[in-house]
Amino acid sequence: MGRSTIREVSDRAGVSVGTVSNVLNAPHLVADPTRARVLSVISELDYRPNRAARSLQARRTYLIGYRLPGPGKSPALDVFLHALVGAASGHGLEIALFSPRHGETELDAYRRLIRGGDVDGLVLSETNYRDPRIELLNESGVPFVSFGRALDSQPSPWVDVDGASGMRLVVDHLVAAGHPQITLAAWPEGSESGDDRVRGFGPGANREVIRVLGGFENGRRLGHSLFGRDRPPTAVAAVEDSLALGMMAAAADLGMSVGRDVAVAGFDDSEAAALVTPGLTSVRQPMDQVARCLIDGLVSILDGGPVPHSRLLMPDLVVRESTGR
Amino acid sequence: MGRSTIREVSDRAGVSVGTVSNVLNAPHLVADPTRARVLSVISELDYRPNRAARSLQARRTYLIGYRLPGPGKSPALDVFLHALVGAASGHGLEIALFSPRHGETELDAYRRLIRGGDVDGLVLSETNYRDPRIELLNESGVPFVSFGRALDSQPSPWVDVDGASGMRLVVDHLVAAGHPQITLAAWPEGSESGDDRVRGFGPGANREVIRVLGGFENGRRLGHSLFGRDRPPTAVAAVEDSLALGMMAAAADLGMSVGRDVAVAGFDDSEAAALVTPGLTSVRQPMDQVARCLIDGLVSILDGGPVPHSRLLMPDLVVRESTGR
DNA sequence: GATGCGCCCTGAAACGTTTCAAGGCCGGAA
DNA sequence: TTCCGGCCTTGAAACGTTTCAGGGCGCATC
Repeated sequence: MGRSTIREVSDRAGVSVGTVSNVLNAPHLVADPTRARVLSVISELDYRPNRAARSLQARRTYLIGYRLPGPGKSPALDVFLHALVGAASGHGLEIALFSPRHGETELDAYRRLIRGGDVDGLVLSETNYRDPRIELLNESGVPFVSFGRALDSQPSPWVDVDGASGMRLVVDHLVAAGHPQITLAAWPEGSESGDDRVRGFGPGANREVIRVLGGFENGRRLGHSLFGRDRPPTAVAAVEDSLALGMMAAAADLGMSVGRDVAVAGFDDSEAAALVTPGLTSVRQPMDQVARCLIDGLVSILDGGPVPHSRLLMPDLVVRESTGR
Repeated sequence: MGRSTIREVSDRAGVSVGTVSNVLNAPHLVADPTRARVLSVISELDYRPNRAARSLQARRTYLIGYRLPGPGKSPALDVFLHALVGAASGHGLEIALFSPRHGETELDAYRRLIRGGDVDGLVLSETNYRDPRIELLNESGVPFVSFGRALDSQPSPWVDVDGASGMRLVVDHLVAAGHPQITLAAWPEGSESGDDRVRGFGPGANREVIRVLGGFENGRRLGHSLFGRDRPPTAVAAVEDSLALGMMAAAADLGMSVGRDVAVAGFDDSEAAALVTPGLTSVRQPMDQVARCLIDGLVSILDGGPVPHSRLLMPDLVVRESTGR
C-alpha cells in the first residue's frame, strides 16, 4: 500500500515532476540517461500514475460506459462483453457498467454520466426505432457508437449485423434442402432488428410469416398449432433461437422427429443452439468483430479523428442437425 | 455541452464553493433558504459534480473492479452481472470491467488497478485453491470480496453457494424417483467448486464417479460409453449442465428416451437447461442473492465498517422432465 | 567573440472538487 | 453592556497529475 506519487519519484530521481510526467507521456522529450534513471526509480517504487489526477487534468477518464441489456435480452452477452473489454483494453480503456440509481429513469442515468464527465464515450446496444438515447447523446455531443442501426434518428455512427442477409441464408439453406414452403415465427412488427430479419425472409405464396411474442413457451404454443394443421409446414424458421427451440419442443411433444419430419432453424446462435439435440441450425453474429468495430470507431472519435463510417457486418449460418441430415 | 462547474454554481447563487459542496454532501450544515437557492441554480444549470475531481480529493473512485471470466466459463453471467451492477448502483458505485493490457499478465492487471487507485475495491469470481489473486490482494490491502471460497489462503471475505448441498438435492431427488444406482460425471479433481459438488454426491457401492473434462462433446462421449454398457445406469448426474446435455445427446443418439429410459440431471441451471427437450433438471444458484451479498460486504469494508462474515448460500433444485415424468 | 539555435529541464499554473480552520452574526445569559 | 456559544458561511489548502512558457547550456555559425 501507500501508493507513491509522482513527487516521490521526481525527488528520488533528482528531477522535476514535469520530467517524470514526460518520461511517461512523451519519452522523446527526455534525454536517454535521465529517462533511464527515472524509469528505474519508477519500477523501484512500483509507481503508477493516479488515475483520478490524470483524468482531472487531461479531461479524459479512460472509461467507456455501457448499459447492460436486461437479463436474457442479449444472446451471446458474454462473448460480446468479453470482446468489448478486450478491444477497449487494447486502447488503454476500460468498460464501466452503469445502471439507473434509485429514482432515476434510464435516460437520467445517461445524463448523469454525461454531465459528470464520468466516461469518455458510450456504447449502446439493443437500439430501436426512434431511440431516445440516441437523440440525447447526439444533443449532448458525447462520443458514442451504437450496436444496431439508428436510421430514423439524426445520423450517428453504428455497427450492425445484416439480419436480412442472415435470414436469406436460412431460406436458401431450407430451399436447397427441398422445402419450398416455409413458415417464419417473427416478433410483432415494430422492432428494428426483427423487421430487418423478416425483410430477408422475402414474400411469396410459399412464405408465411406468423407474429408472436418471443420466448420458448410462445414458440412451443405456436409449434403445436402449426404442426397440428392438416398440412403442417415441413420447415419452420424463427427470428430468435428461443422461439425455434420452443417449436422443437412442440415437435417432440407430438412425436415428430426434428431434422427428419420437420426442419427448424433459429437466429442468433445462442449457447443453447449447440447444446440441444438435435443441434439447432442458426445464424451466428460475428460478435467479436462487432465489438472491435465499435471500439475502433469510438476511439477514432475520441482521438479527434474522423467520425467512422458505419459498418454492416455479415452473419453466417451454422448448420446443425435440426435442418436435416 | 460545456459542463458547468461548482464555481459557476456558487457565483450564480452568490455563495462560496464550499457552501455548494456542502449542499451536496452535508445538507444539514446549510441554512434552508441558502440550500434552496443553491439547489435551484444546480438544476437550472444541470450541474453534476465532476467525478475525477471528486475522486482525486476524496481518494475514492466509486468504481468496483471486476474481471470477466473467460467466455463460456460462467453460466448465468448475465444475471450475475446484472445483479452486481444493480446492487452496486444502489450504493452509488459502478462496475469497471478490466482486462490485462498487451504484455501484461492477469496479475499485472490487478496490480495496475491497485497501484493506480483505479478502483475502490474488487470482486473476484471463479476462485480456486491457492488463488494467487487472493494472496496479492490480501498483501496490498485493497478491499475485495470473492465469489467462491478461498479456504486455503489467508482468510478473506467470500460468498459461495453450497455445491455439496446442491448435489445432495440431486441425489435425493433421483433416489426418491427410484434410482438407487447413480453415475456422476465430474471434472478432474483439483477444482474447488467441482470437488465440493462431488463431496455432496456421497460415496457408496451404488454411487459411481467418473472424471472427465467439461463440455458438451465430452459429455456425449461419456454418455455413449455409459449407455453402451451391458447394464447401463438408469440415472446420471453431472457437475455442470453442458456435460449433462452431452449425455442427453448421447441418449438420443442411441434411441433412448431421456426421462423415461434414463434420468439426467445437470448443475448450474444454465439458460440451455430450460430450452432443451425434455427440460434438464438442474441446480440453480441464487445469483442475484450472491451479487447482493458480495456488494453489501464490499461496501461495508469500504465504509470502514466491520469485515463482513462470509456467507454460504443454499441452491435449489429445478426439476424438469429429464428426470422423469 | 558574439549570435543563434536546439535540446533538456524546471517551475508554476491549472484541472474541479472536498475539507477545515477561522470568522461574522445573532440571541441569550450574566 | 459585555460575553459566550451556536449557527452559517467563507477562503484557502490540498489531492496528483499534465502542460507550457521560459531558461540554461553547448555547439555551430558568422
